[in-house]
Amino acid sequence: MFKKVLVTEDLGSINHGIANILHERTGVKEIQQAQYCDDAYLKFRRARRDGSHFDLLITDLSFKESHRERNLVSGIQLIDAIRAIQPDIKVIIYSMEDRPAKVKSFFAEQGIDGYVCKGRYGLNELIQSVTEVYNGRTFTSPLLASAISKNNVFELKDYDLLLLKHLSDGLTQEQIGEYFKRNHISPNSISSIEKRLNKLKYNFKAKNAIHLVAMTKDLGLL
Amino acid sequence: MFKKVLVTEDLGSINHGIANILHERTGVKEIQQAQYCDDAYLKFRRARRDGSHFDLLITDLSFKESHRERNLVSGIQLIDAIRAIQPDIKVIIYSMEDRPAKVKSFFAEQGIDGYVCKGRYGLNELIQSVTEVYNGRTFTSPLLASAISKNNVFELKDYDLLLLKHLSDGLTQEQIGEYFKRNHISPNSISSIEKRLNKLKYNFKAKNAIHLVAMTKDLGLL
DNA sequence: TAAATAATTACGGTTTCCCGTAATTATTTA
DNA sequence: TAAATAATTACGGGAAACCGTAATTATTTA
Repeated sequence: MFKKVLVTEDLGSINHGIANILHERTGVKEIQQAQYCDDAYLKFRRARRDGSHFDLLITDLSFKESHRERNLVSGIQLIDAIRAIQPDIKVIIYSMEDRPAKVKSFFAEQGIDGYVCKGRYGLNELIQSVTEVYNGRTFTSPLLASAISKNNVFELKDYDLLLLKHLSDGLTQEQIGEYFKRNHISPNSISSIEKRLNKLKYNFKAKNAIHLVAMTKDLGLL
Repeated sequence: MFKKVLVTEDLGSINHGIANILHERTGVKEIQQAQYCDDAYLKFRRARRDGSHFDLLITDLSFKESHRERNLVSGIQLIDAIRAIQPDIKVIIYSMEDRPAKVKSFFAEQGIDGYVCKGRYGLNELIQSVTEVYNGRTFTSPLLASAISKNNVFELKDYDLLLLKHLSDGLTQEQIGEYFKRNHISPNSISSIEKRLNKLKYNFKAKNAIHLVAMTKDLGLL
């Protein structure tokens, strides 16, 4: 089993709960807790310096603002920062976020090993996920996993996301085309942009561009 | 102090935490807990039937799905259902939601008495809020209260919201006008709708309708 | 390499949006 | 009640989006 685990979560009570139950049910020896991403990062650095690195990071995604200055603001930033130094550390996210597209992106972008939805069965699933991940497998909360596998998550390319992003920022199709040209992104003609947009509208069954942006926002893609 | 309080929250640990601390710090005698809105509603009904009604409802907003069939799905539905029967019951929401516009609407629409943001200082604020509400005042988490009072929350009328809603649903301005006519909502000419939209775009500094819808979605108005 | 296929771009017609102005109607004020 | 003001509606011109089709260019396949 994992030797040393770092738990980052801004609600002290939940943090303690996780630590306790992990200790009891999975037999992890050493568990450290942090309530701020910056603290977590410091503990991580310190552990490496002392030659006793962490095996596993369990972190939430969103952290409330506080009076303190913060460098790392979100769980994603924390993961990226830590993985940059120790790429092989296992990572499990434990969060409220339950939009399939988002979660899917965490596996793709951050290469996380497990995703557990906070909720009624959250802690149980978290324990499961720890043993699964320890055994080299990945884990996703069941409800979420089925939603993702249903494949009703239309696959968006980076290009499409960028297009939608600029659209939602109020750029015209012409301006988006200019932007693509400047940044050597192809295709970049107005005609092609229209065509892509049409495909997106068809896939999402959107009536027009406004509808499309609203829907993708609801789905958490933007 | 309140005699009998109902706490609805789907994470058992948080639920217990609230109950404990309320009991210790505010001296509320009887505290009942529920993890589902439907359960909460049943407990509420039963208490009234037995002639020992609740004084105060503390509830979260969002509840994860579960295997069970659910009638009441959100905290708002629970509040509305309970207030329909016992309009004078005090209500405090305890949730992660921290978008000013949303919170403002809870005070306006549901007529809640207190709003406490979950977070690092959440439990402390919750205790405060209980005594404040007991003394006939309202309470809002400080950070949120200042955000609301800064008045950068442009005041949207129901009309504007409906307009934006239909826009984000992909209706054309013409179709929105027809809808307004059918439902005897005035003004309903295309010209007037354009004018309203212009005002909204000006207020939100939006470049076009897409941008406007995207922004209001981000602000949690839609 | 030639042919076939796919991707990208160009273009024209139509609808909807955008924006200013003016006319009409409703409301307020003196 | 008359005048002033505000709200609503009408209208027209230009911009952007929408939609189909065709031409051009790239890529794949035989």
